[in-house]
Amino acid sequence: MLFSRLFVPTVKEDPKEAEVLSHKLMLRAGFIRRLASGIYTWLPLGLKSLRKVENIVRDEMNRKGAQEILMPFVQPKELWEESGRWEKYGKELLRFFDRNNHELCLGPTHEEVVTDLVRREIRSYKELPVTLYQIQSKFRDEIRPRFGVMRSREFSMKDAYSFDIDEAGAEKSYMDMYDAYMKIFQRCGFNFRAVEADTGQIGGSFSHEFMVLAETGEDVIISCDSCGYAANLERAEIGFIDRDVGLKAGHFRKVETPGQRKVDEVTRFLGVAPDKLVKTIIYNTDRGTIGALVRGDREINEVKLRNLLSLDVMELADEETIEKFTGGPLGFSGPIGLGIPLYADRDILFMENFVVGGNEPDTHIVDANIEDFKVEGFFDLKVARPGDMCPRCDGAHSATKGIEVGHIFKLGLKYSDAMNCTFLDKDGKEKPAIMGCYGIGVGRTVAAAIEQGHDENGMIMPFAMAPFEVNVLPVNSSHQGTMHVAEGIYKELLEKGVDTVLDDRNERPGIKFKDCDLIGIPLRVTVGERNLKDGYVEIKLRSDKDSQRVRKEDAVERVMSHVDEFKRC
RNA sequence: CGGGGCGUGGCGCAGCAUGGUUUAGCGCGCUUGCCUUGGGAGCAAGAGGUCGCUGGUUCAAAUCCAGUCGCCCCGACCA
Repeated sequence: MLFSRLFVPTVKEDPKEAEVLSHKLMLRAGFIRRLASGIYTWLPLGLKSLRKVENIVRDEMNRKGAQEILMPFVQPKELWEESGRWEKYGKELLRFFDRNNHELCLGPTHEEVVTDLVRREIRSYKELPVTLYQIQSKFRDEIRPRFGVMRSREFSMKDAYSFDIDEAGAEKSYMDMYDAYMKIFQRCGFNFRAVEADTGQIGGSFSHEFMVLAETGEDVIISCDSCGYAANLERAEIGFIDRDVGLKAGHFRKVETPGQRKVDEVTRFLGVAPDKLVKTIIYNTDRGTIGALVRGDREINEVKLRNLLSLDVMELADEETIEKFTGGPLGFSGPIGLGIPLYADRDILFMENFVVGGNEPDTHIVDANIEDFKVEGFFDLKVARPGDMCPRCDGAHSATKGIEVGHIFKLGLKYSDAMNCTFLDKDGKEKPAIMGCYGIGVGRTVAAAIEQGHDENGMIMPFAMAPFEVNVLPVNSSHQGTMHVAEGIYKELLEKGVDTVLDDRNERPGIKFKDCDLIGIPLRVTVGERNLKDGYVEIKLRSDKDSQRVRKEDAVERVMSHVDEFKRC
């Protein structure tokens, strides 16, 4: 490709619309342009990167025997009613009517469509297992799209769905995808972790997220610094050591705490540390009003609580409910004498003589102990943080930020039951297929690569994802000797199958160097009169500070050895 | 949806508190010519804006008021 013919609108200044680095650089390097909030056009360079990621994904999917299909972007309401998600999915699902007044939606994911396909076409266990995938646009009407293609409303996603006859098969399908994802993100050159995750909206029983480690990540990963345990913040379990605590009861007393509601207010007022207080948080749920207890310096992990009790609905109680059930206003709730089911975090097992709310206005209770009230049990209910104990070993948690580029789920029977996706087993009985689903945000993967690889001059794209592998850069395009050598190297590299661009623009060298760095092309061959008069050209890796002088006859060979090295890792 | 900010040539901004000397300006980019070629050069001449939109106040509005649309950030929420 000749640079002079490329549609690459590079920009010198940071665009106003972008805040995070990958977004700024993608705009500046002419990868993307915004059409509307959360909706982007991919320009030639960006699209080349996107396609390279897609091809890696395809390759690894195909190796695992997954088969590519292409499902529709527009989906009928009826299917979503069958799965129950027409009601549950909420406003992210963009709904509309066609001319015949049929209600439709733009697909945010494709469980319904693929389950419908498989239930119609698959009859026998002999046709299973099968894993189908597609790479296609999704639309989710995000509350707040942000960071360019990192969280956009329309985005390209690889989504795969597995169907198995039994648990063992489903396990294998899941592990195959896990394995494929590991390979994909290795090939993308990422520093990443596979972490245990909550299943969220998609539903199902078990799940991993693939997180690219990056400061600007929206997710927090908790990982153990001595064993391999890693989970996202929602999911991260906390270990504990059982010890004997001398328990006393019955000597608590009320104290006046006028107007002191928050933990820091109460503890400052009483002159105690926050870890000497137990917070009581009241929730309204589909199983009635409940309370959760956690040490004053920690936060309740609502996902853990929700999962513990298998709740569909769980939200913080309003002031009215709190007054009705506790007798006191918001900020003065405590477990003693409270007539609703209480679920306590395990920390509380090891506390004594602590502060709790008094369940009446302006009152707290001091010197409370766990035998002073009744709880349903002690569980791991708090949000993990660095320094907490690992649930698997005696190591400690540390926290890192990450960008979620992939997510895999064991769905179990959620959709096959709801949508009656069955097959006839060996024994002649009809059984539901066991499903799994597996997603990769393709555009987000490109953005993540930029978050992970950049410097003050621009992107440092991983070789596998760079829009071009090599840039042959003649310093002075109007100098015939220079151009002759540059063109020769360019043509030879093309013949060897290297994705090469020749910067034939009649621009001053500064502009060419800056653009080359901005775009992040991994290898640059600089051809200039200065070295050429001695028979040399220069090869520079984008990731290196210095360049190497090589004889012009050896240039192609040297480039190829770099290319081979990139391809190996 | 709550809170904050922003809309002025293609991009980034100034001007707006106190309306009129501004023919709406600056930097970058763009066009033409000359010149230049190892890190976003220089000179010269140009093109390009109904100041987001609608309405109001006024002799007079980019500037004041109201409404509206769009975008960005924080939060709730979510792959």
